[in-house]
Amino acid sequence: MPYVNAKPHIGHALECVQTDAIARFRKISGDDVYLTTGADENSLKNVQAAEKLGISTEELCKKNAGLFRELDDRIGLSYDIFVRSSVDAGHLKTTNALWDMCNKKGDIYKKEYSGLYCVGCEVFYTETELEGGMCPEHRTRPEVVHEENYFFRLSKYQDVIEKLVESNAVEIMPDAKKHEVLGFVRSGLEDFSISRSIKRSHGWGIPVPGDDSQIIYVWFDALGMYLTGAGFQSDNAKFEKLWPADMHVIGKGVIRFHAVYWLAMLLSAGLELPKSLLVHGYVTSNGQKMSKSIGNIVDPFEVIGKYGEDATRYYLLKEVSTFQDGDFSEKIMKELINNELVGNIGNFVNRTLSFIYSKFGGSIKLDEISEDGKDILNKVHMLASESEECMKQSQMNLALLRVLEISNLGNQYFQAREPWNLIKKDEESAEGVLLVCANISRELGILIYPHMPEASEKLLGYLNEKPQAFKNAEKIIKEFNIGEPKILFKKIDDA
RNA sequence: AGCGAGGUAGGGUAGCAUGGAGUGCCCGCCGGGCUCAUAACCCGGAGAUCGGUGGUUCAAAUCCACCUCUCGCUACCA
Repeated sequence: MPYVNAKPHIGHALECVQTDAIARFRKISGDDVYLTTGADENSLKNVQAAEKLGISTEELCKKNAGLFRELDDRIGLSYDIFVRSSVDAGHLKTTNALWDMCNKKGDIYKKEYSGLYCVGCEVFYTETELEGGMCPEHRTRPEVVHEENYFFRLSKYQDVIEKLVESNAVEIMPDAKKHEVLGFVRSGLEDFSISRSIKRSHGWGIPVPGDDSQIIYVWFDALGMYLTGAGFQSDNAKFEKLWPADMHVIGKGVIRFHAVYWLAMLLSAGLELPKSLLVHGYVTSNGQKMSKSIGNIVDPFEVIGKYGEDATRYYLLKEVSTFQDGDFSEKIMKELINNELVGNIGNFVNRTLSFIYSKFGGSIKLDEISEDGKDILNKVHMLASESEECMKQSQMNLALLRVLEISNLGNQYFQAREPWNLIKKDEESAEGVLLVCANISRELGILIYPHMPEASEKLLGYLNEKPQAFKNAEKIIKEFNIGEPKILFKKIDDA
């Protein structure tokens, strides 16, 4: 769930695509999947961004939330609900309820907070963040500000959280991030402020229940969006069924809030904890960090518009490994499309289907698969089950490597058996070769569904099938009737 | 500084837990083949002291120690 002070960049698309691939994989594997997303709008950053643009905060949020939702749609995110934290009535109920539950537990108390506050940035700085005692942005000396805030007793939950994370009761993937969290927790947890004065927050956000002078800290409210999406306080039957969440997919910059604050808040409120957190990396642009000043922010809409949904998804899933940072460049995008999607996967499928269509009138049928055909199919099945294993571990990049190996095997087989020569003297042998290739194509169609749903549906459609569980890929089909095939992926011509 | 993660051919990446010829994949480069296919595809080749040093072992990219370089995290900032 992104916060929406600016329009989406390619990194947001990464999160969408990773989440969606996992969701789709689980769905076809038979799981009942419910995917929530939305827009985190109650942040002071949004107020500041709106001021800069000279529009109201409401307007900014509406506009940007709309863009994020549009991105979700255009990248093919199969979400079930989109929550907007500043307008959805259900979310207000969630936040108030969550506050009350923590308060009843005695975990919320009032305390004076004093810190070094930069008026320009409107944020508090720690001494380590300052450069020579000055604000790094404005080069001014921050003033010492005292303010009464509500605090949350995070310290109380240090031991519990350490045990939960260590034992994988809440699994944090990858391990490196889990270690980071454990290191942080073990260094000692301090209570943190969960409210801001109404002045400092410009009145934007959700008021503290029973105290209009304070606004709830944005994270306390934003994390609750997971509950809102699951029907908390608004649809008990739904919430019973959906909560706890199986997984939160988050960027590496917000681990602490999810792996520490969020767990503590849920523990305090007496709610169940999410089962896992998947932490992804960031996307760089031509090797550099994306930033406004460099002007190298990659617009996902442009990318999708130019290369299409599937190719964009493929890039983000294959080239960016799930748990690490990755780079985006158009040069690599073109290489991936032309060499892997077009040259490898697309070409194999196309040469298979068009051969069947033009030489066999679209229909092939045999009772037996040849021995060498069985060999190749066995290898393909092996790779397919490896691919499934990778998907179970959310390693989409590795799953796709197996897919490429499969179509590569297919191309080799096609080449070695030369059905275009074979058909001249022994039509049945040629038919046998194509039967094997058609089976491989079908298997490919099933395996690429989580990554490239459009191409998958198209390919399987030619074979009169639909996306389905990976385990069905092993079934060997002895008869195919196909219509006229069209190209799956379009080659990029460099003009 | 402390804690954590990593350094594998020109670029990327897998392998490391359960040591066994540098093994694989994607691209780039060089040479050949083929024509069913989107001038696609297939085969062959060059290219690596697997960050460095030392150790354990019959055997180390893989285990251990030290060194070096890179990158994260060290809170009320999303």
